[in-house]
Amino acid sequence: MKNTPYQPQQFEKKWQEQWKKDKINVFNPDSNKKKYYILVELPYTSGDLHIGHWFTFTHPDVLSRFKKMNGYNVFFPMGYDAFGLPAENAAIKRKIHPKDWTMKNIETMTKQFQQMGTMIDWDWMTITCLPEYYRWNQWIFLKMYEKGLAFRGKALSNWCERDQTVLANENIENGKCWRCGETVVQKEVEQWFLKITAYADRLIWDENSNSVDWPKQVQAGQNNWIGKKEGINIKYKVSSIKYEIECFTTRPDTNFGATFIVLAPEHEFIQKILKGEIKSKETNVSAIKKYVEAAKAKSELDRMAETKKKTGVFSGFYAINDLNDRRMPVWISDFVLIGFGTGAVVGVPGHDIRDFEFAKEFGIEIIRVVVGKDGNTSAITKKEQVQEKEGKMINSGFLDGIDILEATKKIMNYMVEKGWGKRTVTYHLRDWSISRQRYWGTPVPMIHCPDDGIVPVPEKNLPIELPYEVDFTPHGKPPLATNEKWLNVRCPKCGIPAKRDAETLDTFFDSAWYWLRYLNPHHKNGPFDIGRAKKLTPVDIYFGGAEHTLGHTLYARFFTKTFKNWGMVDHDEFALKRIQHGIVLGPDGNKMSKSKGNVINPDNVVAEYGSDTVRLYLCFMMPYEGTGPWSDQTIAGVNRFLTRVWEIFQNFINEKTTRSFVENKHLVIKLQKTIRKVTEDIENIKMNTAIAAMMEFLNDWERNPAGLSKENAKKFLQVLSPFAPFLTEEIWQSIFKEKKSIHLSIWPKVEGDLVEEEVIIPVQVNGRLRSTLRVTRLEIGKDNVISKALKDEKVKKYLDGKKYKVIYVPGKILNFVTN
RNA sequence: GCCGCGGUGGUGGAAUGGUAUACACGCAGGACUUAAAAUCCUGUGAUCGAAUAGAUCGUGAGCGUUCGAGUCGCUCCCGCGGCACCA
Repeated sequence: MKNTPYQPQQFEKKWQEQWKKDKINVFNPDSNKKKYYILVELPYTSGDLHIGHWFTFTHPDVLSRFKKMNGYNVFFPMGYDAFGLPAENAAIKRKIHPKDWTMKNIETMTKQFQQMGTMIDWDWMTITCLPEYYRWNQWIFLKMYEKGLAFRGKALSNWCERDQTVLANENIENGKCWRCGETVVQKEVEQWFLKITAYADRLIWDENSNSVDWPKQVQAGQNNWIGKKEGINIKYKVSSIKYEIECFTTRPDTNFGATFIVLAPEHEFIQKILKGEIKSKETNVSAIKKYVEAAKAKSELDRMAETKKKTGVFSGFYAINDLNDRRMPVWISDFVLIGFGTGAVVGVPGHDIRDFEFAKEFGIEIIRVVVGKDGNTSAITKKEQVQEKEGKMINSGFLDGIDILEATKKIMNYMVEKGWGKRTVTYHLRDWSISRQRYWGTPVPMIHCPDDGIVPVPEKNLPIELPYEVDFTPHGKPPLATNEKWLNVRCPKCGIPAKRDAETLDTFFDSAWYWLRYLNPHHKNGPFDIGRAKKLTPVDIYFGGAEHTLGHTLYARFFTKTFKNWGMVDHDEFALKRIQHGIVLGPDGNKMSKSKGNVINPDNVVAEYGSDTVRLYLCFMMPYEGTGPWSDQTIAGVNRFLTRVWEIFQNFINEKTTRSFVENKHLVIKLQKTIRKVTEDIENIKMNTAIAAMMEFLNDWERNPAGLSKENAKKFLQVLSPFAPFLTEEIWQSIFKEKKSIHLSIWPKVEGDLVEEEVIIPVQVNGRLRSTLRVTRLEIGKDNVISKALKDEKVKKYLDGKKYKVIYVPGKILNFVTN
């Protein structure tokens, strides 16, 4: 009988429909089986599914099928990140309403996703732009406001003067506004913030903790971003007037070498000078005014361009260093940031590269300090000052031979005791600015009343729906303010005419808690079902992109800790494990882009090879974390593998031939090892090596196609099934006449001791491979192996009557060591 | 500058301190074919060698630990990613 060729197109669609009908992927939240929550970052509704989505989702899907076969109650939901700027952009460009554009995209993308044949249960779909979702954004916001976690404040922001709007960093193109081309400046703007800094300490990862498994890259990156620094605020009296300037430093030990003070242009002291509240003979008010204004007008781009060159102006005042009574000139420079520390820096040009540059630029004295080797506080009196010639700065060279931390601590204690300063902790992390002057987002549920100020919208009035009728084309005022009917309300407190807040929430607010909404997307009594959350979260494994290290995942952790405080969840971290994917590049090695013409369209490759091949290829081409080009040749090779699998199973069609099968012991052990390897590799998301193991097994099997029983052949099919769900299902049901889906079958167990009848033992002399021995399992005893090796000419000639020592790792390796 | 991750054949990539280069691609030779495609078989780190005899070298460079190092330690070099006038 002639074999049927492998034609996936003929059955993939059939199984997709059958699985849907049989509800093989339905999740039951009330099941008593152990839960396993697989989460993939919810995709943005960009409009078309590209190969990157396939890559991102295939690995989790393999895991999902695997976990299900291992008896877990697998929750693998899906949703869309549907608010945001691109929708507004596209809408302006194509003259479609953002909502219509987004909803249409969701429809197409969902259809495409379903073609992938994933185990995603679509009944839990959550869409962030729907009122049933964002009303709970508003609820959370109000609750945060009530607890002081959401507040209105001023911050330096990217500002476009022409459009009168704040711009996000990603809306700036070469320092210009993306809408009108105006140069972006920094401006203090009043906006809404979330007090993420209140959680700074709790957000720091404990590197020694094993309770969660997140990439080091993320943990270190976030810790770095939070940037906790312990130091001291040293007070310096300004001579001739009653004022103290406070400077933050982590290295008070360098203070012997301080020769100047620099203030940020926004510093309070400068304001006092400009207002004429303080003055000295040396103060040039107009020069200071000019400098401060120039600094204010500087764009991000200008500041970056000037990274190396220091600018500044002298304030006309001097401050006193209590340590050595030195009179230090007070300068103003924009390299000092008002947002960090105290906005004032003590200049130690002998030991800090920036201070050095500044001092050189303005002819300020540069002193290098040497501290006594004992590192004791007494070192203070033994200080030795040396003039530093021009040269490379060595940041800690002056403390050679002593423990810097110890010295710093001692000097800090000394200064604190003397009352010259106080211990301080600073963070790099800033509060999260969440106001966006855009249309396509969650309306901020606040009302501005002329009498009562800011008044929260009462909970019973939620949701504040986003009005459909607005002018969202750029006009210089928030789009929501163009709908007067929506904008004008009465104050909930006093009833007089008031206005709604016309801003919307950053879309990262939406994605900061969506995995909880998945648990019950239509829940009406709160953002999520607390009981269910306690049962089904934390997420067991979270797949996503590396670009979310400092944004999304940090916000999500912050929300989790907030919910924990509110008693809504039990855990501190929302995801036990995090895996970050790489990128599939175009065949030319460049990032796929329409303009480069190197885009791989999933629909086309699926039409050519079938879903199984595409899935298998995406798992095999590189590790999940990897980034590399698409290869038409490699996918053809993977297709070859599936064809060979198909062919070998055709042997089982005929009962007459299978009766003559004789199970081969080696093949059975090899199969067991393959099952073990695939099992481990899927657990560790190392799909490429799992597939390699199956390929290896097939290579062996093909040498002896009648060497495996039907039962064992089915086991191979089962371990392949998470990767190639269609082909395996087709064989499972049409050749093996199974009635229930292979995806509902039980994952094969590894049985037996897996010791081969015969092993090959490498023999080394002095660590160099000289020969190999074939030994049966009964002969792997040390003495036996040694005597066998000694009969081997290849080994003998290197031993040559010399004395030797023997290292033998049973069944693994034999090493003779001479000399 | 700081932090993180890497550097292995022609390519993508494998290797609990134990035969480096699994698996795949590519390439070469062969079988089948009138021919091609497809498929199958064989070979494929480098150098020397007639050799499928054997030897030497070989995982960015150099030291070290070890019977044995791609793997562990130290000192560098290079690449990628993140952060950055952060005091």
